Amino acid sequence: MPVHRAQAWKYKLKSLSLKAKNMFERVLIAEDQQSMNFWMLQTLKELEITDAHYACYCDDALTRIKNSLKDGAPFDLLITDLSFVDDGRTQSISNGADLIKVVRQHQPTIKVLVFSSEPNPTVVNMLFDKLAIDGYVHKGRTDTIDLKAALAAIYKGKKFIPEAFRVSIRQKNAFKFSNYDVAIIEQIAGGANQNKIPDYLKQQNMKPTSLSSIEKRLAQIKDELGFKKNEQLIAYCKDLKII
Amino acid sequence: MPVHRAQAWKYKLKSLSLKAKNMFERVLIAEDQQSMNFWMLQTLKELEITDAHYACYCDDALTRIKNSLKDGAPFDLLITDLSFVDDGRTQSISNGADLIKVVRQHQPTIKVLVFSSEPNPTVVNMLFDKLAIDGYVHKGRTDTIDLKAALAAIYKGKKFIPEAFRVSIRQKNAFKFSNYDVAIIEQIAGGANQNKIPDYLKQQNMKPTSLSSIEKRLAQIKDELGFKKNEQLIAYCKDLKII
DNA sequence: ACTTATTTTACGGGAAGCCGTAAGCGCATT
DNA sequence: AATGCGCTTACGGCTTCCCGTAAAATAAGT
Repeated sequence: MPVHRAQAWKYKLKSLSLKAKNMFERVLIAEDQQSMNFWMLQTLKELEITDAHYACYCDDALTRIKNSLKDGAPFDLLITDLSFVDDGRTQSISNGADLIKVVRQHQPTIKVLVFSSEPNPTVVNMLFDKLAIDGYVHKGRTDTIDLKAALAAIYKGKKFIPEAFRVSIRQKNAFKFSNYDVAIIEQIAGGANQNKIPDYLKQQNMKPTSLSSIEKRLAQIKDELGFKKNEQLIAYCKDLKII
Repeated sequence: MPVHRAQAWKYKLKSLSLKAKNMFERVLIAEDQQSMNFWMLQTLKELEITDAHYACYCDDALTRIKNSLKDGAPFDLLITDLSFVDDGRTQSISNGADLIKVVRQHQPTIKVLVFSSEPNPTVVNMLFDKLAIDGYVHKGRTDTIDLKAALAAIYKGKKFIPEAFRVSIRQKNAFKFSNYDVAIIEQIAGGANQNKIPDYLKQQNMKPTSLSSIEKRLAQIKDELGFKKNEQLIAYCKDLKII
């Protein structure tokens, strides 16, 4: 494939060039807002990152990551949103968190910056904890500055968390929901009677499956969060986008 | 106030100029994402709208609207987001829908374009119904084109709804929640036992207040939406941002 | 003012959920 | 093999919720 060869060659040339770079070279943006993509490309250009590309779908982003590895011209940085609107095109990856997971499997060393309007510190905290992202920039009133600061920080190997979040992350860290918990809660939110859930869990090869265990787990979750009723829990999980 | 005089004069000059304009002249953007504001200003400039301004807070937006009227140089168009992140600065208006309501009280003729990432057709439908907005552009994979199309359409006095929404608005229009309904559902989502709700409703001067009526109303709502359990209803209401 | 219709309330039986106790099971240690 | 520990399951009573029926109250029509 001559195209790939050419790309790899170009990349090597860059790497070998004597001009000391102090910024990322190849950046991939995964973001479904076209306006945001345009603006982002422009901002990167101002930082002399000319080799930036974007994908409007998670699947496309993954493909580009894979191809870039094949071509020997891997991306240095992935900037991704969290939520992608489903517009009918069936996608195997539907959100930014899943995209990060899969991308990491292919290219563990890639730096990841999340750029999203997710305002919930608990969710963001999870990203740093479980996905080891390198930075988070909240789409907001200072995002133009934050983005530049984040790029600089991450390039130097630092993590980037905006001040506003750093505080409240500690405050709010209430409870970790396991997959098991989420499965149960989703069933309830979907209208299932609790006595139907054991069968469902068996089907999903999750355990424990007994009604008693489910009751107990639910009681524990609610107790830890200070809730008394399932409805409260559902509301909470919806707010935190756990379900 | 010399500044205001000058502005008004400038505005009159423009209006009287022989050059036939086919686009808005004075535009106000209410949007809390700085990046989006920058991009929007640029886009408007491409359309030769140079007299565009933005506000990061709803209250600021309202102030500018008021001032523009005082100065005799009113805005032709308000472009606003729906959700504004609360960053601690206390605001009397906290979201786009409320902003539109208040702005309309001061300047009923102003055109309103909502530019948001709200994906729920029911919510958007409400905006056209209750707030009589002139257009809706969804921040998404085609928003750069949509925005320009919307501006052109609205300028010609047409309404603008993207195709993708036009369809599903009809499909999904399921149920209208009254204040009474919302009050009950909020109580449940907050963890209240149903037998505590009568007292609450009396306190709020809402009726009927009997437990039986509440049970009946809940049953009816769930029946119409095809739900069987409260938890399902809570999940639904959270998704639709009814609570 | 009387009847009719609709809404609201009261009540009661059955279903679902909640919660504590105790029995069952697997697993590691000795 | 026996013991102890933790997790899972089974069961029973108690509460809350669900839903139907009927009485009471309110609104509407003549």
